[in-house]
Amino acid sequence: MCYSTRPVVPNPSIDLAFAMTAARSPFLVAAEARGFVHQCTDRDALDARLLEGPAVAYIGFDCTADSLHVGSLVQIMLLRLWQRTGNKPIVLMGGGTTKIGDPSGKDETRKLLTVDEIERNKTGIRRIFDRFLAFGEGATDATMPDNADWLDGLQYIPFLREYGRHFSVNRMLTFDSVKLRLEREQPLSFLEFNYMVLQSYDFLELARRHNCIMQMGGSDQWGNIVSGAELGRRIDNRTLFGLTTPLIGTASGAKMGKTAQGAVWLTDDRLSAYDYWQFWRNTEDEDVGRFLRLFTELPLDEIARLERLKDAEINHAKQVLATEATALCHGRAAAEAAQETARRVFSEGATGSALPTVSVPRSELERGLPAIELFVRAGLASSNGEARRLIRGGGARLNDAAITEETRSIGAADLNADGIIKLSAGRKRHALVKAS
RNA sequence: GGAGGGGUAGCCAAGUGGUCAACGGCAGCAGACUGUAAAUCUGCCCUCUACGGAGUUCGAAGGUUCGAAUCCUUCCCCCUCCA
Repeated sequence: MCYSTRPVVPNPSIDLAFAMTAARSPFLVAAEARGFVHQCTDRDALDARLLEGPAVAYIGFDCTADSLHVGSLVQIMLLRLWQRTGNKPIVLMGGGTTKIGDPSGKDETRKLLTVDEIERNKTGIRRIFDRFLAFGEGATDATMPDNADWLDGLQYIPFLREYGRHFSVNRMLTFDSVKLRLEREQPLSFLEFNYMVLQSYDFLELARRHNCIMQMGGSDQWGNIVSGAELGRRIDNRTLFGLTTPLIGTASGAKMGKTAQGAVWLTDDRLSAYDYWQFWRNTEDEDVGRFLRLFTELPLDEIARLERLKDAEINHAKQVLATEATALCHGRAAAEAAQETARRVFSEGATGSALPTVSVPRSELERGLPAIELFVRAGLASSNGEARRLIRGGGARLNDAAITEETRSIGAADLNADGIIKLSAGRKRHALVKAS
């Protein structure tokens, strides 16, 4: 499962030689052309199977938070593509496996979540998928089962006897998720060691229950996916496929999905649509084409055209990327509002309605309050000290004029014609203050 | 159970009685340059501050000392090897 959502770095050493025969099934054609495919088990057989008719595939997500961030977006877009090309996607909630914690990509054991927390997280994650997939009972409608349904009731001894014997510890020790921990001398508990066993079992269970033929996920999940496919073959003599997406990082090698405030979340209670738009707007030049293919649904020839833009021109492509990506996640209206706000803020130096706004009681404003405090309240600084340093460094501005004095007080006199005060931290982060 | 090694700020990591709020690197923030990009350079990067300082930090709790991240005691946790 791609339960792990850590930021990742591209690995140029793995070059996919998919040059052999062109895929024919709509899903594989699109997935390969758009850069979703990193590795695939028996790709030609999969292609043939997809040509026969709709198929079922799944990706698993851990419920470790009540939202997901861009680290999971490739997987989400892949499921969406799967559905759009006439197949049935399963979003497997790891309600059961979350009680274990995926060791992949982590040095430390994840803290165990309570059952209540897991339930809350599931609801939050469902909200995201509702935007990207069509759920229902139809042949290609998405469903969202929870592996707690079958994992919770497992009996230890019967499970070991029936399934445990198909797993070789020797082999498990060679998997990256395990190997890394061991090499770095980081603890790996038996509990976590079992994660891949359960994930493999999930695959088998979904194959039996929903005739699921493929599991997809991030490339760090390859080992887990393959071992699930193998389990299906050994026990049920089923042909199961696996497909992984490449690790998505920025061209300059940085991990993706971090901004000033932390992770780039997909829900607007954690990250506003405007900030989400900004995240995409600030994509590196070299990433524009790749991101357009992965994170928007524009036709490939149009992307090719946008990608060819050079120098300042490429900013147009970045705007398209930002608006399209935001539209998928937050709706077209919010995306366009974000774009309009950005245009006004950056091109005209004006304000825009999508900027974060704080209101301050009029009486307090009449009295005047320290600029430092206002920056903290507006969320532009996390402590007084940080606000102070911002001013010292020359990065704090009040209505577009640099604040030079740390002791500067802000009051009603600073309200502009519209009754608003605009605060800025650096060139990009802005907030509005209104009297209430 | 035995022997050895280790737990330092978001991460990695130096420090092993005072000059330590703690070298260095990464990540992050701001400034310059630009194109709201990257790269580069500069500053910041525990909290508070009337900028003179003050307060809390180095797994936890005690203790020694004028003074401890550094020494002692107990406890917790991790790693390696042995049984």
